[in-house]
Amino acid sequence: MWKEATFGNRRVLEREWRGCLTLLSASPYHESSMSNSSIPIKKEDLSNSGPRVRFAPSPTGFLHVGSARTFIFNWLYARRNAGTMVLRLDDTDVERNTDASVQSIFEGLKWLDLRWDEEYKQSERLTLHQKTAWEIFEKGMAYRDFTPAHTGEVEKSGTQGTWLFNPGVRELSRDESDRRAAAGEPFALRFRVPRDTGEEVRFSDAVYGEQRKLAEDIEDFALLRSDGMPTYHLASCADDIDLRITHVIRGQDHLTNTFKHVLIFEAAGGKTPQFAHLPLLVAPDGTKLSKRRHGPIVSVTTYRDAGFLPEAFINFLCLLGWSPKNDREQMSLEELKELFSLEGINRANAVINFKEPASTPEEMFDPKAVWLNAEHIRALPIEELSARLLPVVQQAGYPIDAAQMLKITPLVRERIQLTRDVLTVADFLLVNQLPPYDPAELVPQKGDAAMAKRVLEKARSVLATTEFKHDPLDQVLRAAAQELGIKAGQMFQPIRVAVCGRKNAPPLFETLEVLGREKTLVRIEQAIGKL
RNA sequence: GGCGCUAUCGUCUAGGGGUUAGGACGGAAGAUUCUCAAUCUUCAAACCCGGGUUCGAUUCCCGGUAGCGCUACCA
Repeated sequence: MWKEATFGNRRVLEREWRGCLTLLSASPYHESSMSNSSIPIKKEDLSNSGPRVRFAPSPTGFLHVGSARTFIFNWLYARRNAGTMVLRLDDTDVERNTDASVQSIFEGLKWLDLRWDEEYKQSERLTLHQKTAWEIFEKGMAYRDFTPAHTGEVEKSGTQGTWLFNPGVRELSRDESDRRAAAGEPFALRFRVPRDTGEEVRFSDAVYGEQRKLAEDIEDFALLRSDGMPTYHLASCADDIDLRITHVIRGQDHLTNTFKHVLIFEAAGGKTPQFAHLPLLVAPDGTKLSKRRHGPIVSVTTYRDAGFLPEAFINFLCLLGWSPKNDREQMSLEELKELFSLEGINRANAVINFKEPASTPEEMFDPKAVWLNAEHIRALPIEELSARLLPVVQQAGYPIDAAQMLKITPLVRERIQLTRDVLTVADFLLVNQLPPYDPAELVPQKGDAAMAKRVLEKARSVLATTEFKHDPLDQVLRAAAQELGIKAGQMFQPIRVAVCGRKNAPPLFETLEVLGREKTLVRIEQAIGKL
């Protein structure tokens, strides 16, 4: 049933009898570093009788946060219901699709680390689409439109604005239509939408409920372009039928398109899937997210690079337009998988509350996303968090090993919101030489430079012999404060600044323990020199 | 313009014919350990407008308004 074929430089498998079910071999699913690198090429699993859902991005840019959410909801639905997740690249728009975009989408999905079960590329299934279109034509439910392609935008600038069909062209006789086609005259194939019959197109949406629309309000949309390429509507439906998609979960911007799709499903004799439309993600100004207007904040990789944990990002996206209805906010992937249901999906658009003119990188994100990320960071076991922080620190150029990272991690865990924050919170533990700081910082509350100097000199002498562990350090330094006749805080602050280069830092004893005697004494010495 | 969808604190949301309209983020104030963070407590903050149905509507219905979407040989 399966044979190898070659499309471009990609090795693919195709179904012999139709040549339309094409599976790719190059995707993050396979590249995944997870386990064995030679995962067999995926095939349609006919033994799984659960729901089949698909994520169908069109590769015209990077992976958008809205698309990511759609992917996540589909994935959650499939996993929740023991179904199958299909990834389909809807790349029928040759003009706008780029390979870089395909890579970029894979890059985003790879970070999310949610796997799909089957993968298809629409441009390799053109024969199926065309076959479907011509079947509809043969049934008399589509017609050739020989009108030259027009620039649609101009057309609708007129005040009546309503284009439904070009009068006359629908009524062209089959004979004449065939003759002109045979003569090589270019044409688009259009769906013959029922007119003047009072017919209603209806479907039931899992989120928006019963939907109905007068057929005569639907325009005669194109199925095939004059170059023979299928349009999105046709390709999407033909593929959904062929791939036996049972649930179409997608953005609400397709809600009105669905009436056309129902028409195609019925004309093609396919089973109409269950639809569930998702409320759109919009910018704080209420407009649709766009890269041009809103910048990198709409790209998934921006979140990755800023230090979001994928599970926190997923958690955040899930909360936009969906609710478990039990006041839960922070949820693990497992919990999401258990709690997710289409009933919990909201109907109103959700604002993703980022700062329009991105001030500091940290402030540009939706505060809730940042908070959730911090929650997920704190929920991680130390070893796990340490393992995630290590590459961040290493990529920043610090020659640190896993053992050192594990010691530093407890000090930063409650002080970072994004993983990248480790670089600013633990900076003094990563460098040999502290960056310059203001000596005035060394002066304790209600004290003066002389007191700072006495504190540091005292510290220098006691720390030379004390064991560098939390409890002994605690004891010795408190005793020292008493000897000097000052408060513990007045004792700790100059040391903290001497060692960390700033006033706000992790607790002192733990810090000294991690830093070690040698560096501590050097830094105290340097601080004394500044006074 | 036509068609469709939506409307609860600043934001994400719960709720639903009678509630002090709940939670979370963010904001403010306070408690707390050596600073910071974390944690805890408290406070401010919402049912778009107008009709109708009803003993009673934020909730149900209609209208308005606003926002969004579709209206391409884009997806």
